[in-house]
Amino acid sequence: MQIKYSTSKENYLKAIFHLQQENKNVTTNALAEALQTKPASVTDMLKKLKEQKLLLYEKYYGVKLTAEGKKVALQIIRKHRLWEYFLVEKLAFGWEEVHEIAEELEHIGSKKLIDRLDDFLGNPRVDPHGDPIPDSNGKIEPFKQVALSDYKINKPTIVRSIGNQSVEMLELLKHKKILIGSKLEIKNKFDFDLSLEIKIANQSPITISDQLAKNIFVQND
Amino acid sequence: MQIKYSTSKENYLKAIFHLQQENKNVTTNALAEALQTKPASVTDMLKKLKEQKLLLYEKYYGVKLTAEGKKVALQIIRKHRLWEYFLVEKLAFGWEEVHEIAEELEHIGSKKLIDRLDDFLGNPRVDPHGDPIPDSNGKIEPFKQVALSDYKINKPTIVRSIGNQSVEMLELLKHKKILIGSKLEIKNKFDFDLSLEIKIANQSPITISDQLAKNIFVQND
DNA sequence: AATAAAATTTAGACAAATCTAAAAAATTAA
DNA sequence: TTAATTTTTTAGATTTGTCTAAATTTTATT
Ligand SMILES: [Mn+2]
Ligand SMILES: [Mn+2]
Ligand SMILES: [Mn+2]
Ligand SMILES: [Mn+2]
Repeated sequence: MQIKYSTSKENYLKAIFHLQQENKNVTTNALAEALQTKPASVTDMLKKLKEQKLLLYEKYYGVKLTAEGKKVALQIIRKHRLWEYFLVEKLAFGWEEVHEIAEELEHIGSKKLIDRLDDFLGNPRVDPHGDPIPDSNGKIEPFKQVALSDYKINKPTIVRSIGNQSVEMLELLKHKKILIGSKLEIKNKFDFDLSLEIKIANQSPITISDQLAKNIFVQND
Repeated sequence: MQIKYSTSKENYLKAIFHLQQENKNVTTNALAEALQTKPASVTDMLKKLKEQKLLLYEKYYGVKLTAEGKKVALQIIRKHRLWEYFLVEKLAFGWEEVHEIAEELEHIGSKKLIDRLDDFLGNPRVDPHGDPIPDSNGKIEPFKQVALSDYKINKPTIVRSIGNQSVEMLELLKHKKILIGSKLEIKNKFDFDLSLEIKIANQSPITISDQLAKNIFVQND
């Protein structure tokens, strides 16, 4: 409990956690890509993390977080998302600006700090991109969402989160006034390019590409 | 402008700045003591900082910050004190708890973050310990203060800052209800042990040791 | 001024995290 | 099921920041 790991190790655990969530066997190359480093460096670090029992690792086979490794990852993610919320809600940053700063803030150690921050912010459940914020014990409430590209037509729903969270994507959505919480409805699906005509509450209809629609997740209950 | 220095280098610059302020020639041993490291490590780092033109250093002689070195130090101090203010005023931490956390937060890079934080906090001029907060350009307003032990008798004044800021000291002051901004007056000076009898507004008179009085700084206009 | 003591620097080593180039293993394709 | 390709690991370096022990320089004392 509450051992301090290096920033680098925390980043590895977080990246492994995210890759595990999305799918599949977490490969050395995928980690190198995610962490902007070289495969050889990943192998080195995996050995160290295995040594510390933060993950299971057999060479040439994949890697899997232990309960402890998962716990650490979730604490980092909690911190990341709470700081993002703080930056947007209290310091008026745009949602496309906060990820980079949160990448630094998430490594600040104090547990008391983050719990106080959580209270100060009113215990938000999701971050500015709609991603769930783990509670103090690392628990996340799962929710039912679906990509807008897979959603039914003429059935109002609400934007819940964003897939690709690149700065470019977030700026585009800001421009199109598609925000977390926006109420919208698909009016038309065009088979030629799979583009969608959507209507956001109180706005005129707009067209969005399939690529965009695949990265907008909406409520599906 | 805005090159990123390592946490370690930032800490060296800050420590050198503080020692320079207090007095004298900044020695290798003094730095080792301040940074909780060994003199040999200090020498190593001084060479690197000289290389980067952050300070002037001739071996066996002292060390002195360049304008650039001073600028970096002041930015770190600005961040440290703004974060301390945030922790006390927004997250309800005690003034004895915040230094340690601010030691980490002060190394977060974003300039925009700190300027936004400054505005969010209402551009405070002093931190929770009464120390002045440099502005965005690194300027500090100097002010006229004197140790309570050197202050005149029967002349009301106001507590402005604290010298020794150890956790023990801050806890003692909290216990005695001596805070930044407290209005008080020396009622008696006892020659035997140089202890003082003081009266804080709306409280009964209390006695404080000379050691304590030397570390309480009051307005002197 | 010579000697002793203290402060500072150098030499050599180490841990953490990274890299490049080469070797080994696994996967895919012929 | 070989051969080619891709993935992963190993070997050996490098950088940053630190350390201990020994050498050097400065400062203080006789
Ligand atoms: Mn983020
Ligand atoms: Mn986010
Ligand atoms: Mn402090
Ligand atoms: Mn302070």
